[in-house]
Amino acid sequence: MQIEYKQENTVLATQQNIVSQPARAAEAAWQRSAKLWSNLTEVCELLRISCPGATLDSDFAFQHVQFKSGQRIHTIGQPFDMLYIVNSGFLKTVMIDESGNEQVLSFPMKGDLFGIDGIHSRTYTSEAVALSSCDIILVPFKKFTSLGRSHPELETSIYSVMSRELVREQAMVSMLGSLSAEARVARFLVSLSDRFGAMGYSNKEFNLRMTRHEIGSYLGLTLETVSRTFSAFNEIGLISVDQRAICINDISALRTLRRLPPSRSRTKAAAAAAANAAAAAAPVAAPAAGA
Amino acid sequence: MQIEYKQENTVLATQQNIVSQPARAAEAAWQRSAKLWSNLTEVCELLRISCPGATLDSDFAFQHVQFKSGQRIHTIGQPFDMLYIVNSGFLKTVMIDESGNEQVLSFPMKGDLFGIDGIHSRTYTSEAVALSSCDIILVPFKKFTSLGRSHPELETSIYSVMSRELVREQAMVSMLGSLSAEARVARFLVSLSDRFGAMGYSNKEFNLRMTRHEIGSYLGLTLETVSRTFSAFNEIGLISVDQRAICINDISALRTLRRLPPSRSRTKAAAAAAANAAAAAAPVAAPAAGA
DNA sequence: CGGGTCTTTGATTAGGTTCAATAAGAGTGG
DNA sequence: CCACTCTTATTGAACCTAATCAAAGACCCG
Repeated sequence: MQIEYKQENTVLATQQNIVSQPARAAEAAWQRSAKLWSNLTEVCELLRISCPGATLDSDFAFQHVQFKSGQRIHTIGQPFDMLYIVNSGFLKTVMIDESGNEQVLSFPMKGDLFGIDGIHSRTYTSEAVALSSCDIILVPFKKFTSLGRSHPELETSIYSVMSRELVREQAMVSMLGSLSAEARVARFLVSLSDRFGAMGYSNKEFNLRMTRHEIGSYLGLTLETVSRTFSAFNEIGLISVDQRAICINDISALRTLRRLPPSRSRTKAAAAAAANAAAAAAPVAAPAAGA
Repeated sequence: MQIEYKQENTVLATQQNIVSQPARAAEAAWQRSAKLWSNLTEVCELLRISCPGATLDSDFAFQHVQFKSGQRIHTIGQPFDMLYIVNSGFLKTVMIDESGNEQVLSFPMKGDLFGIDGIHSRTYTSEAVALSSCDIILVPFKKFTSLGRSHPELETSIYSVMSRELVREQAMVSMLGSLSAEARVARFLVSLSDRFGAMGYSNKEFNLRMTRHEIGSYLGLTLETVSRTFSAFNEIGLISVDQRAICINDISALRTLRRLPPSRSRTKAAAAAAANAAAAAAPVAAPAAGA
């Protein structure tokens, strides 16, 4: 699969000179078949950053590459030269710690940028693995920063995106440092819900693309704890869960959850919650708990 | 103290036009009294990044500001416009989580850059507090990036430093997600040792500048656990600890420590370690445990 | 259909937190 | 300079959360 990547990469290298001028011609093809190239405007939209007004003079085309589930986009130690943007699909990024265990760092999806960790050491310190079929946009870092030099607004955005990622990691540290297992799992579900919602999908029902083990690694928990916590949330009606299928019933409770009531009182609590939802006169967000 | 900062900041605003040209004049003063300004070359050296060869055309001066222990360099929510570099002294950066608890994110010291988290939201998401008297270099972000535009090597370094910080946070996440309390404390000590060593101080004996509570917050542990772990390390001879004074006796053991032997066997282990250190024919680093 | 991976659930254990009490410093003001 | 207070650090005991070990069921894919 690494070979496949290199082949695609080679395609970029050979075609980019040809395509960068007659990008308009390629554009027509995009509409019909699989989209193989994006311009700077599309890249900026995807990243949700302000886009340089004058795109005309920089019709550089960013190549798309398709990956199948299980394939690696980049590996640890591989020389850095690209950033990557998810156009569609789901991935995980992982580090390998000194004892050989893999630690999940993020679950990139549409609009997310990854590969930033490679800038400093000129070598990726993490690897990115497709969890589904993915359409990934290749962003040659040198080219990106040179575009930034001619488009100050883009430059600002690049710094901004990197800062955003840093803040994300800090929030992660804070969560791992202070929240209970239940709170972590709850936040994780809320975060997924928000992201799916932002992508235009349902923020109430979705399928997990990752295993319990991967979720556990991401949250600093064991897979059993993740599974048990899902079951507990299900039991008290916060969510409905069946294997990978999740339905969020009470997102506001998940948002603020810090600790679950002791299991003795759970049936009581569940009953109360159900009553709450049914009799609901006031509450804004309290859909019934039925799956 | 916030007022004091503002005053200093105003000094920068009014004097920078004057000083940017006759920097040579100011240079003389540096040598004698407290250093109040640094040029780009010094900033780059401090950050351990490659420095643009041609510094001549950019004799912009970066102002220094002094802070006393307990003072805040920036606060959460304050509008972002500066990055900060530690020239001397020790600090902590903290986030406040939703329940109002403070989470320590880092302990910046000489050569460290902080404030990056403010770039994205144009507002700092963390606050930086001096743990000792500090000499801090103000780096106006706009000025810094514009210097980056004319010095490509600097631009690369800015991206590099931001990437380095991201990798640091990822390593932190990995640590919090997978290591035991003892291993975390051990790594923390090793990290301090390495940093003190890199600064030219002893990497064996040093004083902690932060409380057990702050260490615990940083490592995702309670202050009691930190204290107990220090005591345990002391007991088996890995370190000698007396309040804030630390002496590292076996750094290689600390580097690789994953879990301590059960306390029953500790006296035995300590004896063995002592014997090891005393009889040591082979071991490279195993100084006696006397404090 | 069978082998493999993933998930659920139970029983037990252990690591770390919590609560509490004491001690040691650091700073302040008489 | 000493007494007093406040913060910080140490240590113990009980409790509890989440990990570990184990087994069985669900799902997927060849």
